Amino acid sequence: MLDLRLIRREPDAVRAALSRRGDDSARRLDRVLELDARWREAQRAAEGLRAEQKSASDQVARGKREGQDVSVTLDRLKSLSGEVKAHGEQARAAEAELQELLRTLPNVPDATAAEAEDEVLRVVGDASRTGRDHLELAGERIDMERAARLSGTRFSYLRGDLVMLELALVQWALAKLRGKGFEPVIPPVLVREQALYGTGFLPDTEQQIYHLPADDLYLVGTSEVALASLHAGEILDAADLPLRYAGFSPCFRREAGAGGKDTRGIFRVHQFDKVEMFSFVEPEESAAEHDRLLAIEEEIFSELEVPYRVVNIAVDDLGSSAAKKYDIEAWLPGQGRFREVTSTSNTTDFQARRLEIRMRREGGRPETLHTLNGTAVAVSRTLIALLENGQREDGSIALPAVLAPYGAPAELSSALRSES
RNA sequence: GGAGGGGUGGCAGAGCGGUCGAAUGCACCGGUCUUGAAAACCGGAGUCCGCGAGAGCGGACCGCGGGUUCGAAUCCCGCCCCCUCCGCCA
Repeated sequence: MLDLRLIRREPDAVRAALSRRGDDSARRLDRVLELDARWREAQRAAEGLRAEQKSASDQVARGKREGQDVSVTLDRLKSLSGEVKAHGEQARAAEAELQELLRTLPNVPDATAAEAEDEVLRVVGDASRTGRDHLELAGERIDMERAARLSGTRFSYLRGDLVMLELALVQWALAKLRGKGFEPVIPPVLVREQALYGTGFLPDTEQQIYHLPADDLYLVGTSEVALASLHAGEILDAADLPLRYAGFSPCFRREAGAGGKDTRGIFRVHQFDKVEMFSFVEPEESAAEHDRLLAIEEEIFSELEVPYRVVNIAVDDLGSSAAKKYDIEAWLPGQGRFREVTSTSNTTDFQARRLEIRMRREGGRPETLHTLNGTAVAVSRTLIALLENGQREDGSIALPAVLAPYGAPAELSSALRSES
């Protein structure tokens, strides 16, 4: 949610920034300004009447105590009561309409968010190899056919060594993050609607989200939702910031708009596990924190020996909550191209305002803080990158040495049928 | 799933139609006293919105949302959360 005061103070700047997104949010902003003026006027009228009602009401109370006749004041109060209600109702209606519209406005993009096209910032590693794709390499260790029988398309059974590899990846990532000050968290994955509004997934990505109508709960697409809500409604001590969390959870996505995209293998599935970073920081720190999250993501893929590139995402591709977003795209030899494996967003005060997460500096008043999120390891896509980049001619797969201490196999055997 | 009891300021806890933004205690901040500290005493302190250059003024907030009433922390309804007992259960 945008800061109403900022909108009032600098409407033109906000409008110009929003119009970069290329949607109709700049027009909705103007409607917000209109509604705001109407609301303030109604509010002022209602409060004036309410003040009158209160003082008259005090007179009645005092008069009764002293045994005076209060019928005249009481008559006036009876008519006042109706007026107060009517004006109060007007003010409430205006405010409700204002808030509803305000909630649909996306975050103001950062000035350095890429303009019309995604901007490739750098390529790290040798991104030229091609080879077999992960399904071929994994063989029955990724079992899509039986999973489809069980649950439909875009589900998988992960089996055998790949399970040990996943667990090693997760442990390794959590240990690394813990060393960098992130507290590991396993959050609920079923949440109320409010948490999705608070993080800006609603209204915006409704067709991506699983809903359980019997209990009116939603399956989260990322633990970001639960991590952001961890401090909802709280006023944190600025001295305790930054607060950093590493969430580990399954993630659920309907992929309803994905059409026939990425139907092979586990690149785009309805359920996958992910280690997610989430930071609560002071506003001046969020740009630096964003760089820090990106650096951790790069460190992870460097240590996993996966070639990748870093992309500054264009304004019109930012989600509603992000002011700026970087993706890391890993080189996938099986597809012969770069594909998204992580994403880190600076959501500035957008989520914090919706979730009412504030901080207090020494002796100061509460201020809205900033929140950021970033993928550490999205397991299924990271597995693809490891398999395809680690493959040898014979179909066996070398695995990065960093994972061995966490229980990963040294290598994966070939799933290819012997030619002899 | 069934039965009952609760949600009040940082915490504990009164209030149960008007004088209540709310007693009292603890914690907190400032002052007096003291060489310093403790104790004692005095004083202060919440969040949000509107108006105002500002001092300030007005309004809202006793889990959340409605309702009754001239007037609601107090009465009624719905929802959320917590606790106890029974049932079920990894």
